[in-house]
Amino acid sequence: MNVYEIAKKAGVSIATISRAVNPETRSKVAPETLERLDKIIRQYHYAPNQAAKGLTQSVFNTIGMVVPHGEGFFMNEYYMKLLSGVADSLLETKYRFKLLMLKCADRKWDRYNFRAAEGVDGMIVTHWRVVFSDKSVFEKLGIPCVMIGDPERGVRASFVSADQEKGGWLAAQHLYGKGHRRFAVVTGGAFSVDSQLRMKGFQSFLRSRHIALPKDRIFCGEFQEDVAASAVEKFLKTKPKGTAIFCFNDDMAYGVIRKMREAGLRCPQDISVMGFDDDSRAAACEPPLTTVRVPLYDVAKQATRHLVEKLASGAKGFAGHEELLPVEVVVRKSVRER
Amino acid sequence: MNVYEIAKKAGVSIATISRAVNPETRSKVAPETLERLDKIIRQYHYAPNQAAKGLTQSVFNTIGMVVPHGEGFFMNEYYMKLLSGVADSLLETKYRFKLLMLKCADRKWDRYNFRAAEGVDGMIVTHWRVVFSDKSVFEKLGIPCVMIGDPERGVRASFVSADQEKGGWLAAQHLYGKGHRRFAVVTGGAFSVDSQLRMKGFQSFLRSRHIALPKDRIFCGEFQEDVAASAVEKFLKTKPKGTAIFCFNDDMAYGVIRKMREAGLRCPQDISVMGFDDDSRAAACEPPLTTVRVPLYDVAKQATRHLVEKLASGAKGFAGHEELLPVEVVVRKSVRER
DNA sequence: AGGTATAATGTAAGCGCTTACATATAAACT
DNA sequence: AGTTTATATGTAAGCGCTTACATTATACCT
Repeated sequence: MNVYEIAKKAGVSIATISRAVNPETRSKVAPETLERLDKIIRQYHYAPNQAAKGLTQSVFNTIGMVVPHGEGFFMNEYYMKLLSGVADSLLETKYRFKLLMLKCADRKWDRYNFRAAEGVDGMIVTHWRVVFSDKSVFEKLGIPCVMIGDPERGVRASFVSADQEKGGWLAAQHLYGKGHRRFAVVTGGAFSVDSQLRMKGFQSFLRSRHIALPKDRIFCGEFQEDVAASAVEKFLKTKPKGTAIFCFNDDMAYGVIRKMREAGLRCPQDISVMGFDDDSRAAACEPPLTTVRVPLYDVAKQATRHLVEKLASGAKGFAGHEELLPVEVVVRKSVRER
Repeated sequence: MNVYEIAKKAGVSIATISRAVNPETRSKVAPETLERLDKIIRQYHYAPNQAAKGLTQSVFNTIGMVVPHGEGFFMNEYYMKLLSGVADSLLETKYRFKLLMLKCADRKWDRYNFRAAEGVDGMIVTHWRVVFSDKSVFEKLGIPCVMIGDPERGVRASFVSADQEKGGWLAAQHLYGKGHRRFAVVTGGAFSVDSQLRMKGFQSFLRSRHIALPKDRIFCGEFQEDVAASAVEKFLKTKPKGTAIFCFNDDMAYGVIRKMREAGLRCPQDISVMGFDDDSRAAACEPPLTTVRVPLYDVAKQATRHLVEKLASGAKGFAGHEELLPVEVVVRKSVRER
């Protein structure tokens, strides 16, 4: 069933059908006609062909979510929350949602015509550096894009993220407030912007209290539980021993706590541990983890909301939009008062 | 950059470009020409417009995943695994992947032209009853569909699922093997096909050992932790008291264990509890949960693989394909030997 | 050489829409 | 009544492809 057939059934021209079917042009057709057409359209279950629509208007009512191309990518809480946020944000809009799993190797993505070739009106981008390389790619792509997370230095992008730096600052403040003065940190990957920001915030608070964080108290945990665990050994050799370890994500905190337990130390009685993220294990594990809550779901939701607004406004040019959602310390039992 | 422009740059006709760009027709153009064209195509980053392609061929290189329209839908492990399986299965194919969140209310979906209106070549369907009502909808939809999970009675559908019934049977066998003779079960929703199958398998084993499962030992937990927890009270009043509770999912098992603990009973010393699903908490909780592992990720992966094959074969007609993946008992510590 | 099969490329129609423009009708002026 | 303006609808072109069919060039026959 296409416009021609429906138009014939209704005894009007295809133009009138088209007008009746599109919210923006409905006002151009007479109310009585509209009523009659609606009935017929419903009766025959007519729905316009999206391909034809895309061809004439270059609108697809679809947004793309760009993720790196890799096995098992969604099998984690991070993506579960992002996906959930994007999906929920789109619920009451006209937009569908397409996953674009892009091979890092194909750096052609930087000059790829996403709109025409993928049929998307806009994009949510989750991993800038893995997929793109041109720092002003978003200005050139000719399609509205919003990044989730902080772009790296020099990248011109609209983004929504959580306030990672503030999170680091708050973690330090919390530990300090509980009487801790000698810290160690377990960081994420060396190139992770998140990791850098968390560190920056943490250090910033310490400096304001004239506390130093010696190099030998900084361990790189690569955001991985096992790698973080292996740092515990070195930590235990430092003198004077620190009283609190701040891990840049919860996974690493679990690893550290486990390793400490194996070494006969209890958390928080012997050493306090703080995490970052507030993942689903945090409340359930032993001891329940004091951590910094990162509102990933809300970040994704907000990024998508913003993208949809951008799309609705029909804004052509690139406009950098930057938004940081607040984070907060969730106090549980892994940090002891001293 | 479209065919005309590229054709002009290359000094050939648009037909030749089209042939060069499509794997199936590449053999129709001379090797030397091909080489030259490939270079030019790459140079100008030409990628065919998907909408135009869709309009002429009705192929979109996209499959849809049908899920009910609702907030927070993906915020759970079940969907995380399904999504992950579908996405991974599509990695090395030409297909993209679109989420179709369909409002249950709009029963028009039964006669909706998904191909034209949504631009998908095939669909993975996750919740039959919530979205469709016509039991032979998949024969009529005119687009290949594969369901994930067991369709309800009478629904003509291709599907891939886990062997729920066998799972119920295995659970009974395991408990029996550990010396248990008096059971209670906490079921899922009354209309859940999964719940029914698990029950069927469980009962089937019991019958083979001439063990009865009295009505007052069957509690409906609606697959919800809290509802299941509230059944514990009633359970404790039954005489002679059962020695093992089989919960039809892990969430309910956690609820039951928690409630028992509140009543001063320990698991497994006082009562054994078995779950179903093997979700991510199962290994980590206290006590680690003995449960039936349901390979959701593999189910999704297999369903998608099958859909892609169907698409590749170009099979027009509806062909019912039924596949059950094996489940297994994961032995941990919530079931005690007696 | 003349005829025929084969290969490479080109021409043009058409997929189902949207929309600028043309037309027709009615209402509101002078 | 004649002219203008507003409203409703129709006509036809064009979006960027694919592909049936036409054309041309080349090779292979007898």
